[in-house]
Amino acid sequence: MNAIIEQYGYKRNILASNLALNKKFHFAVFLPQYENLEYWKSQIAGIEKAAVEFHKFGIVLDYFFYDFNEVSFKESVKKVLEFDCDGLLFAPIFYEESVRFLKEYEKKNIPIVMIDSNIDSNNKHAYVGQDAFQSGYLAGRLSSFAVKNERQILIFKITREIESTSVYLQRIDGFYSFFKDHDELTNFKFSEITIKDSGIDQLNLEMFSGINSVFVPNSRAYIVARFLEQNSIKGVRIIGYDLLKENIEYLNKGVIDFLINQRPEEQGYMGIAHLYKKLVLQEAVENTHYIPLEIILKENYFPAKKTV
Amino acid sequence: MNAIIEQYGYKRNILASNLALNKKFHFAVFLPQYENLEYWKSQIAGIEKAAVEFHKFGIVLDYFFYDFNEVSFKESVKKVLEFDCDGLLFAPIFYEESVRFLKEYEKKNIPIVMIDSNIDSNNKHAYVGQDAFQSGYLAGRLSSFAVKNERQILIFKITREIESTSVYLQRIDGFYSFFKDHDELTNFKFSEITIKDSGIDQLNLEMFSGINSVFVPNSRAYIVARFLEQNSIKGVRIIGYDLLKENIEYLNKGVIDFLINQRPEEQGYMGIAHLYKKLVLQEAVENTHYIPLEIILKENYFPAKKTV
DNA sequence: CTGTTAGCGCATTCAT
DNA sequence: ATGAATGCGCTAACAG
Repeated sequence: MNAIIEQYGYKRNILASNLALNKKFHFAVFLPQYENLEYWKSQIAGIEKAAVEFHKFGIVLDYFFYDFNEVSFKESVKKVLEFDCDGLLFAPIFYEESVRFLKEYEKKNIPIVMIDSNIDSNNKHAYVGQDAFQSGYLAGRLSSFAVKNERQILIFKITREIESTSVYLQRIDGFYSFFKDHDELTNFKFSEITIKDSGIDQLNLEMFSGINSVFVPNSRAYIVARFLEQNSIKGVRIIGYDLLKENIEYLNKGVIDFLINQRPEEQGYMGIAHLYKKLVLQEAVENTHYIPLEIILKENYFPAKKTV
Repeated sequence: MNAIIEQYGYKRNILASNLALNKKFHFAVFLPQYENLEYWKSQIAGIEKAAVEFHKFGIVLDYFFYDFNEVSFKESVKKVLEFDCDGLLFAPIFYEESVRFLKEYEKKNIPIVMIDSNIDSNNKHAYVGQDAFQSGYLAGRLSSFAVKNERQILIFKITREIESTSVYLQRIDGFYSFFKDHDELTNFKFSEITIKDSGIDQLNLEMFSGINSVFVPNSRAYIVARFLEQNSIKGVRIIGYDLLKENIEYLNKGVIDFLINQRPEEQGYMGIAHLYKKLVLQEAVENTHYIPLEIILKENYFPAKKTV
């Protein structure tokens, strides 16, 4: 009987339904500790914005933060697995551990959304984030806006002590691919330098001799910019990622030319919004939400920009 | 008594409230006729997306379209003024007529949201759209990515028969301002050409002799691109607006270099979302929502991009 | 003007 | 299994 009613174009009133249900929807938010990490702070900001907006519809968030080491991650994994909830938002920083965690969590049969980087090869879970390869490809194009036709390009990798899911490698892949696809740009030469987060003092002038462009495939562009500024080296084009305060500082000074924005706030917001739509509204939701590759110059950066 | 309860941190349950109210919220949508106008079609797409999403919360839209002439506009004005509703979404194309209409409509004391262009000098109403001046300023910067250091820049205005609110003039203002603010860019020379929509056959080779860059301050960049392609003129940088199919075609061919996207879908969506938040949720809402200046290159254009 | 009550549409519980 | 009753939190109509 009920089935027949539902067939005939019946739409459940979601307000009445949730009122009658009178239940809270608990989402576990499983992220790296955000203190001192501007990027993750923005993610949280977006998540909190969603939390406030959806509170009235019964959404409650429970946070699980892990420090940037595997021990801390494993400890948090335990807690998350034990915690009873309706949905999970998850940022998989440590690849192998995250794969293992996902495998375990899947048994619970609870919707999972991944943000920032996607480790789910068979696309079982939802993903909100950027296409890392394509963003590198775009960076290649941006590097090709040359003042001279001859260009020496330096790819400068400043990596974290503890290695994590390597989005930046996909970016570099994409970067080279751009130049492979454009064989008319024959005059471009490439070199690479890798240093650790802790070894910033290793920067020296020799590294930049003859260099026209620097591509920093993560958020550390400001480190290169600061060094070049301190040594009064001008005319080097810098391309980086993420609107960290320090990056913006050098963008405004004209030292950094391009930043590709990942919209961390929007990522966080969309992650929660996905779970909300799926669980509360019970709507069909797109499984993958790619964040656009937003090119930020000095001229289109606005601090008070509203997301969503 | 009730007042005291409300004081003490009481939050009304908006679901129960709206269930009890059992009322529809009617929004009047007052726009130019969108047939054959891709930009306005996108606006409608965003509006419709919002309509579907908010339908369950009692939102109903009533459309009022006007053709691109003042007679049709005036006729629609009458209908809109007579129509009884809770909120208004309005695209003010004809400046003077729109000002008059607004003045009249204000008597109704119904929330108004303007999209696309803002004619409300004293900021009484909400606005969703771009900062036209700043977008021109950005276009200036994009023009400055020169292959050579000497540049002859052509500002190519292809205007509509009937003049409307002239967003493109503000863009040109911003464009020149960029070069005024950067006196190190002394080698840039400027010229302007204006033709009417109907006089496209007036394009000729002479117009482009010695030109390195063309700035088209509205969505007609494809007209210039098509002409240059047909005449095998290469190496001219073209900067324009809006992701029309024809613009995208030449972007992908590498004839157009940059397009500034106004995100018409997002504009439409946010316009309705504004009214929804204000009237249904009774939340405080920001009065002005600037759409980011999105720079689109071949490498970061994705057809299936999802907004909001 | 304050206090009470019916009912908005649905899910859950209890009774059939 | 199916049907009827209760209540989710609120608003509007009504009664005192």
